[in-house]
Amino acid sequence: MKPAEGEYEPLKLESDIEEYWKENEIFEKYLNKEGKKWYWLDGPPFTSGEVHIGTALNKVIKDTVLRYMTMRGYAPRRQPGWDMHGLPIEVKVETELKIKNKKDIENKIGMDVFIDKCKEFAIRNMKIMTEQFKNLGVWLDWDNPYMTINKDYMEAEWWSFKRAWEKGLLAKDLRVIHWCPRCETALAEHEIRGEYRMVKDPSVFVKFRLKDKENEYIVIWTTTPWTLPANIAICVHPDFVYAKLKVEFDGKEEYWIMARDMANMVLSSFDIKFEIVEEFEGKDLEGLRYEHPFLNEMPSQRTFDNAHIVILGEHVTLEEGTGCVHTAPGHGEEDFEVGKLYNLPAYSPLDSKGRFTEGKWKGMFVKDTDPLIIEDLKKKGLLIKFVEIEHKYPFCWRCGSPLIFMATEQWFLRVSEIKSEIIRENEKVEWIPDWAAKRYVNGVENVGDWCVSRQRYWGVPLPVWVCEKCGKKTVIGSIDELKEKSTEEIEINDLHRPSVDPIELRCECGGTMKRVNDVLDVWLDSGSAPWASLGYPRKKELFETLFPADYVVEGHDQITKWFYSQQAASVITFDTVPYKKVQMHGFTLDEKGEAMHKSIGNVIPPEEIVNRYGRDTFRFYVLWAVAPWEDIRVSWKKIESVNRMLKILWNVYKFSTTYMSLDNFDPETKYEDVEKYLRIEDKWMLSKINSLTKEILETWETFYFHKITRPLYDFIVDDLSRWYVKLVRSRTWIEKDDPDKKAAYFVLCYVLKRLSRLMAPITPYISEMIFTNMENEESVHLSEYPKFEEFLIDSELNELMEIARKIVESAAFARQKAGIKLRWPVQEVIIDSENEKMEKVIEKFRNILLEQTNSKRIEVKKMDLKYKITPNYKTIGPKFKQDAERIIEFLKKIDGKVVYDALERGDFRIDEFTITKDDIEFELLPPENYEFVSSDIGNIFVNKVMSRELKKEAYTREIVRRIQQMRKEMDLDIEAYIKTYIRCSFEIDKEYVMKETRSKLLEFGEGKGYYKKWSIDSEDVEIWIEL
RNA sequence: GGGCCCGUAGCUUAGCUUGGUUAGAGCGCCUGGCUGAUAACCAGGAGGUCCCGAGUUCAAAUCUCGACGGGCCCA
Repeated sequence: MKPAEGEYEPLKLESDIEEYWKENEIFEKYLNKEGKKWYWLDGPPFTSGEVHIGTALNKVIKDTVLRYMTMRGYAPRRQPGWDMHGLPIEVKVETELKIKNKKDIENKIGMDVFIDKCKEFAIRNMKIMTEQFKNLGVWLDWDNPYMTINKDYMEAEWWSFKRAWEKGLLAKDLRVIHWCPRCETALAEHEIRGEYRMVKDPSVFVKFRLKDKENEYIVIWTTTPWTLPANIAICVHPDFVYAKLKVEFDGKEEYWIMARDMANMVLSSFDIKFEIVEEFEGKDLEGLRYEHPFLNEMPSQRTFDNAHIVILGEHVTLEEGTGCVHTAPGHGEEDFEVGKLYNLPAYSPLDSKGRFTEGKWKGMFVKDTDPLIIEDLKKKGLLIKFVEIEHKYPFCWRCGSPLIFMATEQWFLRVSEIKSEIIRENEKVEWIPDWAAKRYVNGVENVGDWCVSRQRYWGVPLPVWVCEKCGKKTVIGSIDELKEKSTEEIEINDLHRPSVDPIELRCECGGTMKRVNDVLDVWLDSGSAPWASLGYPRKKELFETLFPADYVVEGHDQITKWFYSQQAASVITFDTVPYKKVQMHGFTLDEKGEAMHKSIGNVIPPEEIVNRYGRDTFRFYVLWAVAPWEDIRVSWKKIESVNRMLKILWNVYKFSTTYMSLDNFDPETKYEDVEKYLRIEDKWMLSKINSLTKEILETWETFYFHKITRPLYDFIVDDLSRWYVKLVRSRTWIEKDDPDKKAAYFVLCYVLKRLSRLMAPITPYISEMIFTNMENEESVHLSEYPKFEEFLIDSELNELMEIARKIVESAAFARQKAGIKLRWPVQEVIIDSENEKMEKVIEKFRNILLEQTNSKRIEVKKMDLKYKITPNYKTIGPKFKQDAERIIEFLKKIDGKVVYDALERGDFRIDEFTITKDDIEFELLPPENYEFVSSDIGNIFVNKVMSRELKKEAYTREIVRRIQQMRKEMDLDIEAYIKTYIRCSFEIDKEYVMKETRSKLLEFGEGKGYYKKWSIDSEDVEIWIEL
């Protein structure tokens, strides 16, 4: 065992340990360690090229769990995963290639070049991120990750997709989705999130003339006038109250229908006078027909049979508008849904660039037609009001164009059909914390069908081929199947576009089948990970032994994302859930609780924390700051306090190893060797560390990491450093081979060894340092997680020590009140306590208490307190008037305790006068010569009398302290001997001073050497120190 | 609009499952003390509407209901 040197320098320590691991191939041994099977599945991070603090937290949790499981005798699967497809990479590559629209990819660059670039980019980012994770001490099998862009992986996804087809769960359907007219693709929900901006848009109120009524109109409102040409219906809420209004408009009298409550709000603000002539419920309006305003401009509108009617819908609100909602099923989600119920056409006369394909505005971009349409409405006399409003509108996060809602044909997994199966299967899953399950089920209940097609390039090609002649569809589930059905001999090295695009299949009808151009949603990539990462179905073995995963852990936003996409894909494919235990973790926010954004400038990169405080601090911090599922507000102060805790651990370690090496202590020393020399505090420490071990072992079962790190923190700082080391310090100074000292060494060694194992999964570096120095094994990460030793746990002892510590605290307070510093010994400390354990505490801890309170005697006994009465003139005066003076006089004379006891029981009577608690304030006074404090364990008294002997001792210690201070200032070796000269006016214990300060000579009078003048108790003291 | 989580000192938080002492820490501030492992530490002080309002109960930070504020997810 070597003595630890220097201060805690995490970066140096960590690089030394890295070096040690490399030299001894510890990481390789760790990966290859045998053990029970345990399947952890990595939620694949997207290869953005940057590990931010949240991703770092995520991997630290995983690494900690895996290290723990390894120490518990498992050989967990440690495969990292990477999510490498998707639009964000396409965008980055587009920027790199300086291309501006989708057509350029095919026309200017060439799809094959584009795809190569995407692949290159994703792999480059993966490598960067791998290094960043390694730098956090994350030990995963980095050389063998699963990648969603690998051929086998993509093939597995095809296979799953085919399962959906076989089960009849795949459908092509018309849906309204967010569409970017510039990128010419559908955007997924999660791509829209957070991409709303405030914009100015027209807000128009329009009246539609009711059919068969000369002078009646229904009033609608919209902020997208360009959707009016595609209007098909008007929707009202069945239960709201609507009204027919008589209005004067443009000098004419006419009748309008709208929600009653909105009439007031809206029309009044437009200064339109009206009068309610009739009221009815929304449901009474169903089926009313109106005349579409643009029948001439949009010829198709004349061809619809089932259109231009009033329908009912629950989604109608009275927050804005008129309560009569303009409905264009081709351009609004709710419109589409409600339109389906009424079998309305999803009329959407736009091309992929957002231009009208027919009618008066043919070829124009829709947003540009807004003013023209408003102008036309005005001409027709149908425009009631046009203003501009500011509202939120979604934009394309890639190119910044406003998005439009558009009905398009997309491919869907019909998840709504298997919802109940998913929810039923989910019963098998253990959610941590358990409320996450509720949230999950709620999410599933509300989920719609899963749109899996994207009109893009960088993704798994949709394996659907359609016959050009008969329209028959087929889904390909493997490369072999594709080869077999292909019209030509083909070689397949890659499944990406464009290589699969030209492959044609022969249809039963004799026609040619061509692939649908789309790619799959990336959520299906990661959703297939539970089996695709194992190489299934191409390779069977791993899957058969491991599936389903034992454990997955991700941020709580994944409840309705990855946790869901896996379950949905797995239930489709295997009719069962893909994992057994699933845990959430929180987000990392800034100090104010706001999400970190580059634009706000509040981002804290994990390297910044690591470079300042080291990996161990970072890891411990994120597992300690909050419960795992709660968001962490990253706080430098908190990080510093974790760093300080590790520094304290280091100092205990340094202190221990310094003295142990000096004395050649054998770290292999057994409990039996020292058993009979163990002091009570040693037994207490052994009891505490074993209690801690027990607690931690139980907590690991729950994966509540904060309930592991917090007790560790408190133990190190409070029990070990502040108390135990303080108690044993004097024993390490004994300068001989003493069994008492050896016992203390044993305990320190035992505790440090134990801590190194307990903490190894969390702080792998400092743990390894301590472990390899004190244990005769190669690495803590190849060792076993400790078990607790029941016979060393003594919970009564733990409890008694708590009381003893409280006595020391209270005595310190009493001293402070008495103005006696701790360096000055006191005659006695007396405890007046009802606590039945007190006698036992004194008996067991007498020496500790004497030493820590610096007193000559300690005992438990009854002490009388004086109750000093202070009459409250403010209440007594008005109450007793002319008698008040007399009562106060009386109260001053009487024994306070009598009054106090009486008031405790009720009121206190003096003749005919009744004194209440309000009338008197008590002050508790100790007996003469004592100071005292009151605490929850009783009253603690300190004797204030300073005898000549005590004074001598006090001055002696004052002198020793000064000499020690001077030694330190001279930067002397701890072992160095000195000559000391003192000039002072008081008596001191010469022998004691010499012994404590390693003075081989002590003379009184003027001397030479390092000189300092001190003031002790207002007396001048001069000290010289010479080597 | 729906589901879930959170709300305790200036800040960060424990306690809430299972109601019961004077709501406990850390950071920061102030006063005093201690120190040859420790740029560490100890004692004290100041600082609390346990977000608000009802209810249950002998008793509510804790359980129930309802508001309010924040977050996440879904519409």
